[in-house]
Amino acid sequence: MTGQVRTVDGRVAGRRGQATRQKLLDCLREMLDTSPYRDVKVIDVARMAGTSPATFYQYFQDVESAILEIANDMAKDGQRLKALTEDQGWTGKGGYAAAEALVDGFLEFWQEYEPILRVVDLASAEGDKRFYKVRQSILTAVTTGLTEAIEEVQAKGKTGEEVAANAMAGTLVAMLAAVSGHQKGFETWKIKMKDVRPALSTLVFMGITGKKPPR
Amino acid sequence: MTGQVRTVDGRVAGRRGQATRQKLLDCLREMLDTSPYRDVKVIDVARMAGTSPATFYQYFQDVESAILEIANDMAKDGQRLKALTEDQGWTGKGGYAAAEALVDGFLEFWQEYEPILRVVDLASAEGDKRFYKVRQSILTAVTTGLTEAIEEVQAKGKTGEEVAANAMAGTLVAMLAAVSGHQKGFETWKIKMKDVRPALSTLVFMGITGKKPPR
DNA sequence: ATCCGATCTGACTGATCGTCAGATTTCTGC
DNA sequence: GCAGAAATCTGACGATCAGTCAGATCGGAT
Repeated sequence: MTGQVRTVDGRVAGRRGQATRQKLLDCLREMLDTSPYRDVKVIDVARMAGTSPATFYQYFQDVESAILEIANDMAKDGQRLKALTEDQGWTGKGGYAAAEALVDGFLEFWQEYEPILRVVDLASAEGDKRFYKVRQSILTAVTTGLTEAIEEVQAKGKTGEEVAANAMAGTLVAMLAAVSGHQKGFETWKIKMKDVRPALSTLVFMGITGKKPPR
Repeated sequence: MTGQVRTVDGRVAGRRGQATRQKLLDCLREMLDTSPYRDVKVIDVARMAGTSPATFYQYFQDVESAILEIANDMAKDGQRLKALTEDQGWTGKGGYAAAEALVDGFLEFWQEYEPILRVVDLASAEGDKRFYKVRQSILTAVTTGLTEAIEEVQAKGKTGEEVAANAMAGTLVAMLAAVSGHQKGFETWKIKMKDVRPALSTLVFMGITGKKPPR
């Protein structure tokens, strides 16, 4: 399904072509690490890769298509976050540990892919369906996992009327994504990430179980 | 202090100039409502305002400076969110009602200024200090208000070791901002905003008080 | 009606986008 | 190893937009 690498006009790329294409992707990624998204020019990426803009357009429709490619790889890697919601007890001390693991997973993942996620966030916020889909593929997995966890806890507790499980799960995931994406912002504030981690873990635990975490 | 409106080269703008300037700002804002930020061209804004690009540059350094102007107005309006954190009981039913009011305040504010906030988010995420400052001026007020509320609750409860108040407040504010900014995203999911509101309120309440909200 | 400062704009330079035809490199069969 | 074919690359081009500047136009004061 992933199939062959193709040029814009549909030809299957050979050995040399694939190498060039990959080099362009690498340079684009490096560029995104250092410059604001809107300042990334095809001409600069091409220059950095030691080739010409025309070559770039041979392999990518436009800059966004290229970023999308990088984002898709990221999304594939992101599926591991889903595992952090599954087969967990979610009650008692073990539950809190699971919450911490989920929080750490998010923080690390966002730190690793920060520049890409920034573009994905923006583009999907502005209505680009391709990027929206990437974002969803990462977050949906976690959200559904958490939804199931919450439903399970609610079924056992049967406290009567509860918050909708999927809304709570979606909210927690949005929170995790937001805080993870603003780690630098927190530090620029007088807030230490060392303190934010337990705050997040506590909220995740309370959101799922409705109880204060054990200490 | 707000002083007179000035042109880029320092002249004080007269009646006609101010009108033109305002028209440009209005058109820019309308443009941001409908097009992605990166697609907004000075030439289009000028055309929509029935003037020429050169005129635009008479009043604004660049597009971002103009957006910053709009963003500053928004930030001024945003100070009302701070009031929602002050002089609240934050315990019992009254506390939950206060949490609901805060949540609603955020949701409405973000809905009203969605396109501007989107740009502010992006620009500050990419390191533009001017926009970062605007973002902070809105969020800091709420965060400090919440921090005080949490410290107050913690002082009364004196349960020993607690989560750092400012970290918890910052996290809650980030959560509110994130969810408010993704209202459309939630709806595109199968999650109803009607369900998200209580989820948010519950998390805010629990984050502040450490207890499950009363029903 | 005339003048003067405030305001606007046509025209220009320079940068980038995105395309295409043709040059260059690599591969293939012999 | 070589001719021919296929793959790949690129110079050059037309189009668009940013940003600047000198000069045209406007509108109120006298």
